[in-house]
Amino acid sequence: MLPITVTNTLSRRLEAFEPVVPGRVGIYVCGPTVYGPAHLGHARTAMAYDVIVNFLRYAGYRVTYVSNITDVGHLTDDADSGEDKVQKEARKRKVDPLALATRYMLEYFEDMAALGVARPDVAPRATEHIPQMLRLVAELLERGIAYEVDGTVYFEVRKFPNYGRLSRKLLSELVAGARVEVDQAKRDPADFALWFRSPPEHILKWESPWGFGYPGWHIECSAMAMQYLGETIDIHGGAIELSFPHHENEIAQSEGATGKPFVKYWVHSGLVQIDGQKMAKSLGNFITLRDLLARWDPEAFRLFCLGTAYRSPIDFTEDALAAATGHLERITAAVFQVRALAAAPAGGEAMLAAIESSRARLEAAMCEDFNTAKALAELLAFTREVNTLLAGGAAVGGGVKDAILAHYALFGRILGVPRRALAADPSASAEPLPPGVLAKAKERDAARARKDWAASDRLRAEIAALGYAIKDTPGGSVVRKAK
RNA sequence: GGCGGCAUAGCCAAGCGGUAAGGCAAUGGUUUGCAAAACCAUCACCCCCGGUUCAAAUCCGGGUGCCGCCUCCA
Repeated sequence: MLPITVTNTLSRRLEAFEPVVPGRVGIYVCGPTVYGPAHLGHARTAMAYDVIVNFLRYAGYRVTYVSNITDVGHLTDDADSGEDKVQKEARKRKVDPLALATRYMLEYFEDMAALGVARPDVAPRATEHIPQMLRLVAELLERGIAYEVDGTVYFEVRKFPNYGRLSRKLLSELVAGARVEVDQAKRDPADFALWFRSPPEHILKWESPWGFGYPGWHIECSAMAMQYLGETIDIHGGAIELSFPHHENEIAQSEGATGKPFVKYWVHSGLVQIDGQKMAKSLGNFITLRDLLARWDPEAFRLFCLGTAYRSPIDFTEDALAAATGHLERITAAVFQVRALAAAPAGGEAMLAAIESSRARLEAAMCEDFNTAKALAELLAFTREVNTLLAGGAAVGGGVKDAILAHYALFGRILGVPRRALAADPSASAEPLPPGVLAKAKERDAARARKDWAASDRLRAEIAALGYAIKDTPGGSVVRKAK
């Protein structure tokens, strides 16, 4: 297989992928803050890294995939005041903050499962790693690059020469553009809190050497990433909006404490837009995954995501989802037809070579910075070849049939599509038809058998009026819900 | 104001120095009782200006436009 390349945000270039320890990959991806339902953005990000991890595993790497659950709400307003989001939501609903976080965490996992996204190997919760965070803060204090003021501990940005390297920001310019009020306790306006002193009314708080408090937003990822993946991790992912300040601060804290490079490859995924507009909780225009799944097939949504490079913004529109649904139907139909094929002793052996070259193209596409759009094109091209074979009507050997299905399964294993078409029993997967529709369909079959085209067309119109579409295939008529 | 990214056919979109993947839509055809599905064919010189190069959508500089970040957010 070709070498894998990846766009590293640190260099903004395509780089050859070589993990720190040959054959092994540690990847950490920033997960959700669980104070509300999961939305399209969470899905896009999770899917992007799901596919990346799938492919790295296919390529033979032993991958440890860690993605956190943030159950400390941090702050809602500016850098140093405001209210914990989890606590705020919990108070509104009159429930315990951690219970609320647990509920949304489980819901998040359910939604991801529905989308076919595998659970990370480790999904650590911030509140279960407070001791690790405290150790990291203490280390930074010892090294003199953090300071404590009245129970709050700040990272001293000027003591970290590389600060701003990831997001290419200059310290001098950060201050000028700042839109938040500067906390007078800070030595430099760009300093950020590692640990907050807790006000009395704060529910989520822990004992620390500096009194009761709670962690700053960024420290959890540093602590948990290093706990599970070591001081230098291969890939750190997350949505691009997190590059500053979150990831910048993660680098500062981690490298400040260890003196070693924190991350080899920074990988950022693009944001989801709705009809060309930014989707954000603060704008209230976000679509939850429950909303999405009520209207669209999860595999269709996956195909929609695969059509755009993971690092580009993706625009969620009706048209795009409809097109993806069409792709899914085309692929599913081909898979079902192959599965229904009566295997002959021999035939169609030319497909074996076609499958080999298709696999090579799939691998090549994924090696190019996980180019799923190219991989998707290959999935569709392969489906075209399969359809051509099917349309020819020639005999297909059992070995060829199995090889085709195995190749589809490979796409499923890496891209996540197709999966359901391969797993489900084709006959059982059809939705049950209302008796009236079924009766008319049978009546129509009879009419067609005696070449009574007038009756046949009349019955088709009646079936259409009931909301179902009927089409005739060599194997008989097929009825299904109209779009 | 600062930083970063993007600008490819009617629409979505790949492309990472050698003369434009794929999909949707459209048009013509094969097949079909008709329709659907499927298959075949047709359909772009890449925002503008300048530069580097034998060669640029791809690199550099300058414009214009859009998006994101600089504040919690995947």
